[in-house]
Amino acid sequence: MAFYSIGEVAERCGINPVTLRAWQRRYGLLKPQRSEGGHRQFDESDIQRIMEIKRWIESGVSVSKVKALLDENVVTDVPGWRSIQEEMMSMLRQVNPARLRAALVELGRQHSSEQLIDEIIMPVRLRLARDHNTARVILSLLDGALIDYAVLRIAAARKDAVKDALLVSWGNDDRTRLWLEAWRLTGQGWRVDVLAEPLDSPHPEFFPGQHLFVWTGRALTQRQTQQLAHWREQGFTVAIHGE
DNA sequence: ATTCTTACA
DNA sequence: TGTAAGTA
Repeated sequence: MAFYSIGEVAERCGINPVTLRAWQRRYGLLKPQRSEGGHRQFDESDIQRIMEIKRWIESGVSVSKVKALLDENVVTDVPGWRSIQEEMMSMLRQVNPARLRAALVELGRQHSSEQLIDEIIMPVRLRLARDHNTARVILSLLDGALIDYAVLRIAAARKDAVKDALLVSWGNDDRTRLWLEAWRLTGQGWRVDVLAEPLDSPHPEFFPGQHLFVWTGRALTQRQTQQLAHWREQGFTVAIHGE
């Protein structure tokens, strides 16, 4: 298990180390492990929790109330991914866009972008995509709500993100997934903009001095690997997102 | 160089 | 929520 110092966590979450210590001391919101020397060691679940706290604060809840909200959600969190996926399926069958949007907001409160995308959204989308009948309509409804939600979160993250990035799809036609991946990047502190259409070539020379993320959604082809090496030789910063 | 606690604004 | 001091 990897550990992070308070400084690393602070930077990644956009929260002052002093504030993190205060949350622990005054509100009992955090309980990271300690090293022999007494230094805090945060793991992924701690970071996840911090993000969750942040979401509550951003939605107007005072810090002193957050702990109760978090403890309450732990109980409903037990059922596991499968049943949450089922919940989403039955939500979708109601074909109610407004309720669907609300459901996404609620899920977003309780889960990180990683969990929501990888464990809930993508499995559900995959199931719907396999079906060739009415499920395709429902998938389309879901995708609309997902893009709407992703954009909301991307915009919200813009204010405290510190670094700019541009995300472009490299030959993958899944537009919805592209927006979800953009949202995922905001979790790492990026202020991200999206090229909405997939490109056959990302053309890094169009974006000099910008941090370019390319997303393929699958392993790079040999051709792509060569192309990438070529760009890097020329001094372009091209990062592969999701590898 | 960074983090720790405690006291304090 | 943040600063300052003195440590480890």
